[in-house]
Amino acid sequence: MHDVARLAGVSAQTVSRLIKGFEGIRPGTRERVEAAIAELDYRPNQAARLLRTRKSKRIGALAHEMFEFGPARLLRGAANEARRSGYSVNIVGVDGDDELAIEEAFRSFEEEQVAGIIAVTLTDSMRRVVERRPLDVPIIVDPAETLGGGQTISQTGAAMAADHLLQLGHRRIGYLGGPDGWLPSRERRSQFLADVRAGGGQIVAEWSGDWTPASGDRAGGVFDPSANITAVFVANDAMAIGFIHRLFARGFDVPGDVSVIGFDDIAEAAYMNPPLTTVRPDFEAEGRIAIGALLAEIEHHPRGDFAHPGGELIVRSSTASVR
Amino acid sequence: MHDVARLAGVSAQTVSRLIKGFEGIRPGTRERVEAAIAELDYRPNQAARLLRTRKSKRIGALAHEMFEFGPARLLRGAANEARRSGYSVNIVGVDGDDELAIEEAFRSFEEEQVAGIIAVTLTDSMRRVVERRPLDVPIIVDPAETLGGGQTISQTGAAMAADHLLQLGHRRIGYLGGPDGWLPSRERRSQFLADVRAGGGQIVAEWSGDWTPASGDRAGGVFDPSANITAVFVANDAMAIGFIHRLFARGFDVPGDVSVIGFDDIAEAAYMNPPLTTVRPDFEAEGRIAIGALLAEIEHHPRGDFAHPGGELIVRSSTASVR
DNA sequence: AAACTTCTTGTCATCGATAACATTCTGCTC
DNA sequence: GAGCAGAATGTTATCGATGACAAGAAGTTT
Repeated sequence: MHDVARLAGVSAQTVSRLIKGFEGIRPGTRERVEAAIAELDYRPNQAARLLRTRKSKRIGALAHEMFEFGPARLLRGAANEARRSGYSVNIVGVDGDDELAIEEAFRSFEEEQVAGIIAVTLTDSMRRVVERRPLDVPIIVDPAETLGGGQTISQTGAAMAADHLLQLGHRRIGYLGGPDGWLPSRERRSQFLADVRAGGGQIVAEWSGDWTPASGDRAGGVFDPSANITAVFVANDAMAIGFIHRLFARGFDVPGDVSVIGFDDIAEAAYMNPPLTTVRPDFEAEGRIAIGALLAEIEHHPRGDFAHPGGELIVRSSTASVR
Repeated sequence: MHDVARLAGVSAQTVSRLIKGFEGIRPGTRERVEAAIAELDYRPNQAARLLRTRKSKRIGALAHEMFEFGPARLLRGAANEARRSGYSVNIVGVDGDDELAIEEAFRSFEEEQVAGIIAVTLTDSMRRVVERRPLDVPIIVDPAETLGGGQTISQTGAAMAADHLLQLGHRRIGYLGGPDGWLPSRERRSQFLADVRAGGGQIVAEWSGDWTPASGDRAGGVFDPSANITAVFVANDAMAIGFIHRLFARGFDVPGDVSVIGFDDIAEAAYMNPPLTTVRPDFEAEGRIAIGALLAEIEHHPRGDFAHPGGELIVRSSTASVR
């Protein structure tokens, strides 16, 4: 910075002011300084700035299972949104229920003096670890909480699934969910169950898996035909794929004997046999919204409108009207 | 730090020395300082340290399509390995051929004064952008380059696929690859082609897609039965799924009419119909190895052994002996 | 016990930016 | 053109760690 100042014939302070966008600089001076900056390809030293101001433009993202379908997209949306506002996002992935890794992540966020933290906490246990941590920066523990009381994408999506099955005339319906300890899993379940009942249907069977196709396959193994289930909502496409696979192996037809609707719309869904009817939630939007809320808090400006991430029902061939 | 020093009755320098692991500190002093650190829950200020030393413990990872199957696992392996050595990894995702985003990523790495950079450059165009950038920190442009002349996972995997098909008696073989501009795509192709030929087979047809199931489906549409192809190696499972889907739609049987082997072993592969024979490459190991090489360069200690990431052939039911 | 080596600890300046305060310069009024 | 408000710029001290050097303490040798 001093080199720039010397070259432009001004003091370092003037350079500093220009950099952070101070208005009151005479045009002539401004030009000289800008020329000097360009000339020397000067780049401010973040460390020095951080040391002095204690304000960074970095956000820490604690991401549970960051490479899973939903979280990955949410993170992408979040990172892009943050970047648009001049913040960078430091993603720390945590797999499984590794409390130590979480503690470590927070420690590193603290040391890096992030301006805020977004924790993509999918499970209760993880959420507990995060919540009992005293912190001096804004934090968003669950992106869904930033929706201002609106519906989460899990809820909107589950509602779409329920509506779709009811419209097709299904009344005896099953639900294959994720693990109980997972928030999205519970949200999808309660919304779906409520809507099915409100629409005059009943939940005849429930199973739960661990989001993997293998667990969907296992659920398909305990599927009981004598219960006369005509449709099943599976909480993600991966399990739906395993579920359908086992149903076929056991001689059932989808959607002939039972309709199946998934959740996520993974790229492969359209190329299953039968092509999978599913819900395509806008995870990226949820990430964007969460970061928007976090930045509002960091910069103390009021939240704008509460946007709501949407979702889309993708009707393919794994669901059909009830006979 | 000064508070700690005062509390322990020593100078700040002594505290500093203790922190960075300096040996020559009398046990009594050491104890007092450690007690003071614990007492005050003291955490060194990274910014100050970075300002003074210009050495950070952070690695920048420029990740192209970071949420794709391979890159995601590679990054996970890299991040874990880095963490084991006390480094944190700052992942910046770049999607598509966004040169601007790459430039921006490097800029931010520079500003953060990362100790090294690992660029997961999958495409040639991206690689060119990265390579023409002058840099003053160690960088690994392509993880595969750290293998010390050994085979990449793409090559080992392709070799396994070729071997498998040849062993089953196939001689008239097709190849469905990724985009030409992608390095892994070319590696898989050239290795596969070479091995097939060396084994007495011939490549009767070639198609290429963009890694998506949709593109696999399109390739399946132009599959020409008159060429008497009995087996096809598809460069990733997603395309394989689309490919098989279309073959079925056109009335061909897999593996009855044509065997198909994929690459990646995505979770869904086992639950396809038929369950997909595929190659399971160890992407995480590749990430670990790359970081190992990078750290060696950063810390100027000699590279250890060149480990080689392995792969595994997963034989399921989409391949069969030639009739 | 003096002289000397080695080990431990302390002092001071510095990294690059900025907050707070001080000063100089402009443009205006009368 | 003197006086003055307000704008533009400069000075100084500081954030928290550490490198280089200095000094004091402990141990060794003769």
